[in-house]
Amino acid sequence: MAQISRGQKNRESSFGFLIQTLGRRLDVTMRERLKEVDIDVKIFANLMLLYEADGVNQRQLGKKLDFPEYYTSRNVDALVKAGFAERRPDPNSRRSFLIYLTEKGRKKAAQLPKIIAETNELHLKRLTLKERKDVVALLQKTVGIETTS
Amino acid sequence: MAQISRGQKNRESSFGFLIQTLGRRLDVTMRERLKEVDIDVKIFANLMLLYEADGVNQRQLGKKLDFPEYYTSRNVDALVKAGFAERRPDPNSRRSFLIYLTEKGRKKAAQLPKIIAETNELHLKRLTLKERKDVVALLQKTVGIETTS
DNA sequence: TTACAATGCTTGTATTTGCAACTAATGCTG
DNA sequence: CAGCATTAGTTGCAAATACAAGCATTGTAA
Repeated sequence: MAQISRGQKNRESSFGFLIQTLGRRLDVTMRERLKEVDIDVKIFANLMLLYEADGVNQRQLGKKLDFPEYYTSRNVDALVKAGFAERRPDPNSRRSFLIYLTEKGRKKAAQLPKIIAETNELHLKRLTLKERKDVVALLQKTVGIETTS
Repeated sequence: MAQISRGQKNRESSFGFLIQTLGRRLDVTMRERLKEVDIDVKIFANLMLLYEADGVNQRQLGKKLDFPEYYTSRNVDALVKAGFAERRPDPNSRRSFLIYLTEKGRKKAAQLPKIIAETNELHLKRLTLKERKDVVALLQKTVGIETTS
């Protein structure tokens, strides 16, 4: 009842439905774009995260993406197997590793920002520049990210 | 060698990252809420869709949700197995079925709008009422839904 | 009418995923 | 320092998922 439904289907005014629809579309595009540069979509998020800041342990890595631990564990396995990252012993704890990108991984990751930006723009193409800023700001607030500016 | 982080992290202003984050959160909530009324999250979307309009074939059903056909096929299997829907022969074509809700399915589906609305509100709780309308309108435009106002 | 393409749907199989149980290391309390 | 809780990460196995190949029906066009 948030919206006046003038022939409009309920699901089309549901926040959750819209988010899930966009999520699926973005996923399809990212899969295609990542295939071009030979990166598995599964490891993409962690590769990008490590590119922003590596030298963290797996728990910290997983927490940033809301991934369960078993998933991060296997994800790092895949990164290591692909030669993109390596586990180094944590000098402060023998039960954890710190994950670092290899040179190969860093080169791969360097290709990501462009792909990410283009994918975002592709899906935002129906919006004006101002609307794009607005929707991102609103989504940040929804997620709980403080925009300090 | 950790990267220098200047202010806001890149991923936090990425449309795609925000959408995927919200998608995962919404999924977690919906799973919990649907468990309360004994509905598998897998069949939820189709159940709701059939509640809005049943008597459509599987291809039409899947198209509305961007689901691949094999998935719709197994999804309808699950709906039928749960006693929520039935396949009736299409009078116009012997190769397709029309899917209809059963009385049991219709009763189950009647519980969905409340759960959906509450889940949406839960995740939108950081926004003002105006902001909620704005974000939904912007997402509709992003998806390509014409808002006939 | 025959042949070939497209539609609608299903299913075998390989891979991915999720849960829970596990090891190992560390922290905490008395 | 003994005992127990917590942290960090891994793995076996069952279930879910995705791809491709399949079948039957319908459309089209020579």
